[in-house]
Amino acid sequence: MIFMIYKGENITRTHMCGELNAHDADKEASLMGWVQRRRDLGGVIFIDLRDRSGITQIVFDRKIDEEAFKLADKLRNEFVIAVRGKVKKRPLENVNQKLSTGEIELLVNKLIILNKSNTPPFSIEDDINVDESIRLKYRYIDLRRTHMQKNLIIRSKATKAIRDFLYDRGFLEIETPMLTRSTPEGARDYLVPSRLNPGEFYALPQSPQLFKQLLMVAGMEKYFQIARCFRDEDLRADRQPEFTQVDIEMSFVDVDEVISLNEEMIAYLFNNILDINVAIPFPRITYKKALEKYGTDKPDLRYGLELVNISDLVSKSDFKVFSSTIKKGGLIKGINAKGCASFSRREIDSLVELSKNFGAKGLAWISIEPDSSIKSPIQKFLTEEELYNIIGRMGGKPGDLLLFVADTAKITNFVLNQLRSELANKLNLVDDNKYNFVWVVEFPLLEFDEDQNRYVAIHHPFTSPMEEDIPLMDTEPLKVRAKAYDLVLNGVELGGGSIRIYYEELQKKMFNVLGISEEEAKEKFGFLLEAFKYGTPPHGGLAYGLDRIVMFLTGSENIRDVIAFPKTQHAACLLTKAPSKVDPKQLEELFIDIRDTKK
RNA sequence: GGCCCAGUAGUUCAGUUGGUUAGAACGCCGGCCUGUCACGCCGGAGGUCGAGGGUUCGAGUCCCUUCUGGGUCGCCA
Repeated sequence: MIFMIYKGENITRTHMCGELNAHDADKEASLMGWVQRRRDLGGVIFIDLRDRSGITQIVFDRKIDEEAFKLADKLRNEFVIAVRGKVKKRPLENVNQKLSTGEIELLVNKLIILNKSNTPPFSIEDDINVDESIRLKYRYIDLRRTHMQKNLIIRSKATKAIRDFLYDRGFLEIETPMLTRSTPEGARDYLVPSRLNPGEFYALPQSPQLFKQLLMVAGMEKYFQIARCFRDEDLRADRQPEFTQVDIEMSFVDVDEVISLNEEMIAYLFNNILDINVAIPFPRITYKKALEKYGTDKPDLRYGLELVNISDLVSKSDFKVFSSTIKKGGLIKGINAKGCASFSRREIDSLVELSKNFGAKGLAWISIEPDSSIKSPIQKFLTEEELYNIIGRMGGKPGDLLLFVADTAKITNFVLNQLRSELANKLNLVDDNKYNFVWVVEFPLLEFDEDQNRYVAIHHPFTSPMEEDIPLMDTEPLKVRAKAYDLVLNGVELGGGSIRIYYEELQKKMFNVLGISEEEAKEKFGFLLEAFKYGTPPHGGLAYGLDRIVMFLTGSENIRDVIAFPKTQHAACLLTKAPSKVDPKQLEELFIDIRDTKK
């Protein structure tokens, strides 16, 4: 096959393949792109030519141009070509309604094959059903699909909208190092050995946290960055080892200023991309309330099914499962599954099974039949009064199914949260067109880690406690609330942040509570404590998971669909085959020996 | 690290109680065809059944181990 050298040929692209329409009829036009499909009728050859913008049908006819027609016989899927010809309005009966360019076609009088192509391993169509590992191996082909192109276009538009908004509000986009130091606390770091400093390592940033605080010390006042972050933890449908944060930090602000700026930004973004009006301000719920009503700090507010605490009603019950749970300091809470008394035994059993899978010992249920009679395996353990009170508290009406978990607060909340979301799906209560934002505020500052036998920061060690709770740090650390806030959308955490500690004494106190010794604090964070001595403004900010935001904007179920070159669950890139072994010489330069990798 | 799902032609799948030469559709290759747009018609090629081991006269099918991809719990300040 003869391939033309493009240079020296005289086709210049005049239009994109999605552009031409009836108004361009009889014009001379030149297109470039990929062969989407070929329909060879013998005397005439139709090609669907595709570029990023769309598809145009081009026609090769012996009577129009013999040479182009002969060459067109060689065309196959995904060949890259340049064509020139005349735009022809199609007769009415030949109009293709499915194409934006369906009213016209291009009668080709000049064809240049710019490149041939192997037959692709799967076809470039939107509704494909191909194993994802094949898509990832040939990601450059997968990304030719309109669906994937649309996702990346939306991602690009979203970052532009965010930049536009923040530039407009006086923010500076500042880059921070990718090679930085490993810090204790938080996720596992990705480490990078240093050739010039044998035996020492950089860490890739988990987030630009410390640098953005130092930029506040530096007087930058308003900073943002679209920052790549790295965490060496296990992957999920919405988690990748490298991901992108929209990182924001401001000086001289408190919680309300950060929240209101971000509400405006999110409203601007969703309006800009999805053309929907997002009502601001967003509702706020305290962490405590969120756990009470939903059992989670990221509640989905699109539906009800709220959790109800009945602990006080059954603390003295003869039903030991309930009363002993209370004695041990646990919780008994329930959900009223409205209208679900009609569930079959099998359906109820599957809810019980689900609860057990998530750690509950069981799931108690009370079914209020349409005739107001009660069906329940625990009825015989409860007094009439207890039953009456429980049903009353739960708002139980004929036809309702009441579900209860009795366990530690942690398990009770966790299981009922899972149950709530399962029920919502089962009952079709989840509306994909709703965007229910909520700020979760007043997170606890600390939690106790049983494994390490010490307090750890829930957010991070630089989060400021609420002023009125500072005295509690010495007496009841678990009761200290933080100036921390998360933005939650439909049960997904989009981002979170806090007002930071900005003076040395408080930061030292925080390290102290965390059991980080003065020497260790000095060794790991000495530079920050030092910086705090030089006039640090009060400051705070927030960071979003950009990938998750884009998942919402594109309606993606999977984070890999909004990342051009994502990694598999084993953190591998099937395209480049990273990670890989390296040349022993490289290891030698880095003073690294590989031990036996079999455990 | 635990639990669950999947792996058969380039792709998506079927494959009976373990039994002849492992099938289909799409794609691919060749031929015919001047109005197709999922073009049509005729013909053809294409398989280490993820890998290794075991049971058996005989394994795509049963058992064990392992690899890969996915979901999830732990983990992710």
